[in-house]
Amino acid sequence: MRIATWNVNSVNARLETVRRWFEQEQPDVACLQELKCVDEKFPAEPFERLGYNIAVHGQKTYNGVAILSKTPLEDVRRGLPGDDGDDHARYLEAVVSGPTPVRVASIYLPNGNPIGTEKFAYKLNWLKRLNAHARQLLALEEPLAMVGDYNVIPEPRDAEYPAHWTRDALFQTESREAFRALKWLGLTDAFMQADGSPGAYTFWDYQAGSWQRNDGIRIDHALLSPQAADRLRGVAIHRDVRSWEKPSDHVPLVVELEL
DNA sequence: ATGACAGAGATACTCTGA
Repeated sequence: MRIATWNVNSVNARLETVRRWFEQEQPDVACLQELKCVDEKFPAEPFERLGYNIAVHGQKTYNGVAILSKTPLEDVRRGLPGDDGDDHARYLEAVVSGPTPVRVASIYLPNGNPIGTEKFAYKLNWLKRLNAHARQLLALEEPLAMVGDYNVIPEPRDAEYPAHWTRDALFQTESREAFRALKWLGLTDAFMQADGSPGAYTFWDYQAGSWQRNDGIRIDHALLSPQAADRLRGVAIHRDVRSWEKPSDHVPLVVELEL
């Protein structure tokens, strides 16, 4: 089973690019982030035509996450527990049905810039809530894939130019510590486990020729429970998609589980 | 030190992203 995660930066502005990738790759499951539309505006039809069941947690203009699956989705949860006042659509969870069901979460973690503001505090609080929820899910002892745009550069090796990010929320000590804390719960970073080669990035800014200079960072991650990590067979970052016409600034990350 | 891109939705002297 192949599970993909991709921050598409507006699913409607990106529709042709995303549809083309789905047609080529036909992932069993795909988690999308930054839909930038409400549920009713999600372009379901082209994906249903490719055989997908769809769960959407959308929002006007900002955020928005989805899970698409070739098999039916069950036990859908919208929003991260722990703050009823949080109205950002950044978390969606569902169980992908099949002989071995897999719980999948589509995550769009707050950016948190600029540091020292409310936004950075929101990011750290969100990470704390994600940690608490991950702890609950791990207690279920089932195959679990928490995938998405974590907006965290875990280590200097995950940036071509680490010095560019020293004052950025994505690379702050607190952000990196919180990401490590998730892993210490018992989650495996699928890319590091199955590949780990340096220079593997998932994001290049639109600005300042970042793509041309390969000024990339690895901020999209797939964290697996032990029961999913046992079945990890491989991982791929679809780097070439960044050179397509009208690209997202993120590229797809695909995890293969033997199920 | 600043801007550079891109998208949404506004019609802005904006907000957000990373």
